[in-house]
Amino acid sequence: MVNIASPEKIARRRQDILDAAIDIFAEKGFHASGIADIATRLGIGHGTVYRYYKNKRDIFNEILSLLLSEMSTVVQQDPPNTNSLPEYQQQLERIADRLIAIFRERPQLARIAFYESYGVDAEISDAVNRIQELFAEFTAYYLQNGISKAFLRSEMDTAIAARLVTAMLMETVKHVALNDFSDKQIEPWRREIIRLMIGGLSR
Amino acid sequence: MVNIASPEKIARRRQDILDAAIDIFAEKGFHASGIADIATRLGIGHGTVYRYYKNKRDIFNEILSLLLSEMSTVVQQDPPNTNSLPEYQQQLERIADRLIAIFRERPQLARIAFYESYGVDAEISDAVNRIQELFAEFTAYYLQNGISKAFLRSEMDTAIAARLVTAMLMETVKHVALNDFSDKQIEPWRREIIRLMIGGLSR
Amino acid sequence: MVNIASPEKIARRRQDILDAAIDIFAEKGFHASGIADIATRLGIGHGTVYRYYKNKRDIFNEILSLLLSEMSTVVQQDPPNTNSLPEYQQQLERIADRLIAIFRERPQLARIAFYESYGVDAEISDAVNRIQELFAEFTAYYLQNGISKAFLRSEMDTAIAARLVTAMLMETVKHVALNDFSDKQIEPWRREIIRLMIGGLSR
Amino acid sequence: MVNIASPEKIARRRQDILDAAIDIFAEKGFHASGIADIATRLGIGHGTVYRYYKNKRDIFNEILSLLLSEMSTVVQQDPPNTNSLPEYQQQLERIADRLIAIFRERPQLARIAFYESYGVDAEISDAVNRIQELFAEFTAYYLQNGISKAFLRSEMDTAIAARLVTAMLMETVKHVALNDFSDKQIEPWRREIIRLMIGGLSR
DNA sequence: AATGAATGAGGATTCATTCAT
DNA sequence: CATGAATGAATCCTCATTCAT
Repeated sequence: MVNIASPEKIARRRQDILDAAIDIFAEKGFHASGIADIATRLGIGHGTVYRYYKNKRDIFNEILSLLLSEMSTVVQQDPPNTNSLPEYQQQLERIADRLIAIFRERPQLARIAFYESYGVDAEISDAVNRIQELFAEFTAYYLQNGISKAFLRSEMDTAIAARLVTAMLMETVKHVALNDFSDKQIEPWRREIIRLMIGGLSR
Repeated sequence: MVNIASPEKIARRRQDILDAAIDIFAEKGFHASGIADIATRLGIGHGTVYRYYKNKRDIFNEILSLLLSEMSTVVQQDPPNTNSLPEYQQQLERIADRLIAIFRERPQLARIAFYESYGVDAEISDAVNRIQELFAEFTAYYLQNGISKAFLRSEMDTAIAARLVTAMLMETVKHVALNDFSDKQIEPWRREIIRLMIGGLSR
Repeated sequence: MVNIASPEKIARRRQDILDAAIDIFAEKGFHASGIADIATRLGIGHGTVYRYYKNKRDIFNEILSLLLSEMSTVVQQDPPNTNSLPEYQQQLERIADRLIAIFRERPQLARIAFYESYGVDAEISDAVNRIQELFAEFTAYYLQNGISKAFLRSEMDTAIAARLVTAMLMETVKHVALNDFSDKQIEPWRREIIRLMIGGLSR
Repeated sequence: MVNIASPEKIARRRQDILDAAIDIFAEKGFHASGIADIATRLGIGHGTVYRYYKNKRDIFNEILSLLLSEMSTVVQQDPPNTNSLPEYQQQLERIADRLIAIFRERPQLARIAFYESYGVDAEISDAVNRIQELFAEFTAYYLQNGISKAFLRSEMDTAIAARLVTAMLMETVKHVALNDFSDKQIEPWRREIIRLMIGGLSR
């Protein structure tokens, strides 16, 4: 009559711990957050945390995986096959909106992604960069598609342009999520980033 | 009746310590860097460091001040009074070049600014943000000037556009500095950011 | 679902640490004693000490509390209601004996009370003084009782006399405890302090 | 043309340092006082202190020597040769007054003697005890004289009684000096200690 | 499985002392 | 002689991790 926890139960516990950890890490940062803080928030013993995660780093890595997967979904849902500038513009808006949605739902993820991940560890910084690079990579595909469909500038260095565009997108997400913007407050950012991406600053 | 170290000597020591600290912090991050690491790199006793800086945070703050002042200089040297798009474009290039120059000279500063500063402390994150905001603020003035001189889009939200532009600029600086790019490697970034800013992605 | 150490066990550990700390502090004084010394004496890790006491000061404070409570008991058990000089004399002997008993049982407490507490901290010096003052206060009550019952001098300044008497008592306790006196060695002190208190030095 | 400081000048410097040290030690205690505090108070370099005293302990030892010598003088000036109880009483008053005078002139010495000396070091505690013992020793002579002249109790254990009397005297000095008593405030203490010593507490 | 008791590596900081100038 | 720059021993305390119950 040994009692083995069902896989579902284990998964639920892991999730609870992850959720608590996201809150705690977002509040205090990786270094200042203790395993005990996470356990206390859940009302469990801190030793228990180690039954579900190898160590503190492991929890953080899982958070980053979550981030990576959520952000991947955003781009992967929207293949680079638009046929005109207006279509591409709509696609851009969709992607921005979905990305914003992720972080608005859990602003703590924004704090972690944009602040608390850095300075932990070279490996973790790399992981965060990889997320951005994934985004940039996809963006490059969109740009290449636009060029091949002739609605984007042909002499563009898509790799570089993709990074720049991604940087703007991330800046937008960061602002909107960290300042807990309402839809109305988001609107001008949404409009401005699209305009800038499409037509630049000039008249 | 001797022995009061000359102000120059004191300043030099402080500078040496700061330089070593920049290297160490860039390599290992704030938390993983010990005062002893800094002292050892200089071949001095770690107690000596405390004669020049109150504590570890104090050293880090000084690095941030340095960063802030260097970056301030970049924008403050170039007042927002260009009269045409080509002129503004040249100004943009100048600013980008000067900014890049700062970080190419000391790529460690880039690591500190873009990675290691975050996650230390709320106060320090704020300081870094303030640097970016300073930049965005100035950028907004450039944009307003361009609008008033009628060579930039009039319906632009300059505050937002400024932040987006700053984000691109920082992304560029980050890449160029952290990957230790040669002039030749920098060129396409330089070209692309200007194009994107001026005319966007579209044809 | 186990592992919450029973309150008894916790209390025992606290007590063990306190006992070891009393030994160590008595031997080397507060400043020269390290938490590591205490832990080592118990054969436990020094981190463990911090599970039971907030810090070194906290341990010391607890020792002082112990001292205060033990010494309080001595006087509080013996209300100031004797009716004649012989009765009072007997009471004095009882009190002296009980006080001596405390410190003979743990001569280290004498070292702490009479030596090692001073010079730690203004707060701690005050705490030690308060113990003596408590004693003097009670002594004043005894004296007032003696005056009202007309077996002690009526023109006495009881507050001052109480302090002087307390000083003699403490001197006795100090000697007896610190020199680890046998009953036989104590006897002349016992006799002399009583005589002096009752009839002074003169014939 | 070597310049050797005159012995007088050296002595004066030593004295200045000693005076400053007395102030500082009395204020903050031995451990909390830094050599730098002493030097700063004198407006000299802290390295200079080491030209006059071997180390911090050495300065403290000198303070204790000073104390010892001042207190020795008090008793040594007044030989144990009184012939009657009233004469002895007057002698007691003289001694108490002289002792009080020392500490009223420099209340810092009282703080050092009664508080800050303990807990520094076993050796220093011993030195302080030796001062008290010197006093007790002399007191024993007074008592023996009184017994031989038949104005004091013959069955007295003079060594013990001397210690008890000394304890009262020190308690008085401590109170009077540390509370910066005026002559008028001292009077009742003076009166009470004499009464207690002569005739005890009883009617 | 869950727990929390125990552990000790790790690091910042202070300050007495030395000694080159 | 005077100085203060340099030094590093010394010690407190935190907290991630392990593991007996």
